[in-house]
Amino acid sequence: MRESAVKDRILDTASRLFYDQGYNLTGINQIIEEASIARASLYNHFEAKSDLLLAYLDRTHQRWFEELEEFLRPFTDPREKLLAIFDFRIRRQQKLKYRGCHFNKITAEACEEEGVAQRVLVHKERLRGYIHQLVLRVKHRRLLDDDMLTDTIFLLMEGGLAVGAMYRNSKDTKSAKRIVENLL
Amino acid sequence: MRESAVKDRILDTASRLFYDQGYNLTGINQIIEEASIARASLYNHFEAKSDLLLAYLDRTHQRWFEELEEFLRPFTDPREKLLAIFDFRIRRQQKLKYRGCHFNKITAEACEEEGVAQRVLVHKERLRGYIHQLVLRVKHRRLLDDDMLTDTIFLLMEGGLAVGAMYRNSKDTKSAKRIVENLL
DNA sequence: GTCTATAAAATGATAGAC
DNA sequence: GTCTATCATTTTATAGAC
Repeated sequence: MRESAVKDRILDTASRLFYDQGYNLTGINQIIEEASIARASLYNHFEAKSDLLLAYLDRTHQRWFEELEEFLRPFTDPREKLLAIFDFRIRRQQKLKYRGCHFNKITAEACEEEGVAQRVLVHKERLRGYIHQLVLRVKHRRLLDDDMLTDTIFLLMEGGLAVGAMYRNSKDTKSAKRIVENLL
Repeated sequence: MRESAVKDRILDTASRLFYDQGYNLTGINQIIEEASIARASLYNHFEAKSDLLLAYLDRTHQRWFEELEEFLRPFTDPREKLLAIFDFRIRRQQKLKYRGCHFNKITAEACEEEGVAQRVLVHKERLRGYIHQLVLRVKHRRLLDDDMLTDTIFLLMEGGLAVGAMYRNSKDTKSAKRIVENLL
């Protein structure tokens, strides 16, 4: 029972353009042209451009954690898992040509859009919570307590990603990983 | 010898709008209206909208370090200075309504624009260098070497700012400061 | 240097045929 | 559900009067 190949093509194309060249720089015209669908077909599947944005964020959020958990599956030790999150993000940085975190980008571009800020929050809090669970299980040097160590890992990661988008490289995410290795 | 009150008004208004609502969402029309100047006056002082963007970045960069150095002047101890940079940025977060780092925002919005990426790089490398000089002078616990400690402080700061824009608060920048206090 | 008027293109969205 | 044709706005930028 195929939902609609057209709808998929619209969301795929829009997602790619929203991330690569920005939400506000991407026009409806470009989406329908590159997706090879008719103007009204877009509006049949999505009420407005802003609904496309929310669908893009929802799908990105879902896939992000699916891919993370897939990537971490081979590891059992919490220390290894924590460090592997950095590898996951470094690999993603390369794959995405160092354009940075989807949720950081959209916050900078369209945080006033209805529903955006809440979705960004949910995404980042889930990552922080994920790190927190691993920190609780890891035997670390206790240079910092569990809560502070959680924030340290989370913030080094987010900082590395943001700076990586400015420098267009993974240098700082790699540096962040080495720092965490020393603190654990 | 007043350069031009009009030119100042244009750049003031454009800068405010570029940061508050975004570069791509700010039209020439809105700038000329809010600055109360004529359309052609803008193009008399700036060749194009993109030149306004570069002027905005240059002025923001210059003022940023002037204000930082002014803020740090009362402190002499390198440890105090390092921690005060966090206070400087926390105060700025509040003043700017948690909209995040100017240079992170513009990277997300318009990093392809001629001259933007280079200006962002210069700004961030200068901050990193500033932190590095202080780290070299501070007597710290040597949990990390000087280079890693520099990156730690820099990345915790950048992470705190980026996350602060998503959460619309200073919680993580304050957390970053406490972490650095523990690591120094 | 500042102004008004206007151009040419792109924007998001809708109507109505098939 | 998909299509083409079209709408009203808004976009960046220029011409030419004063």
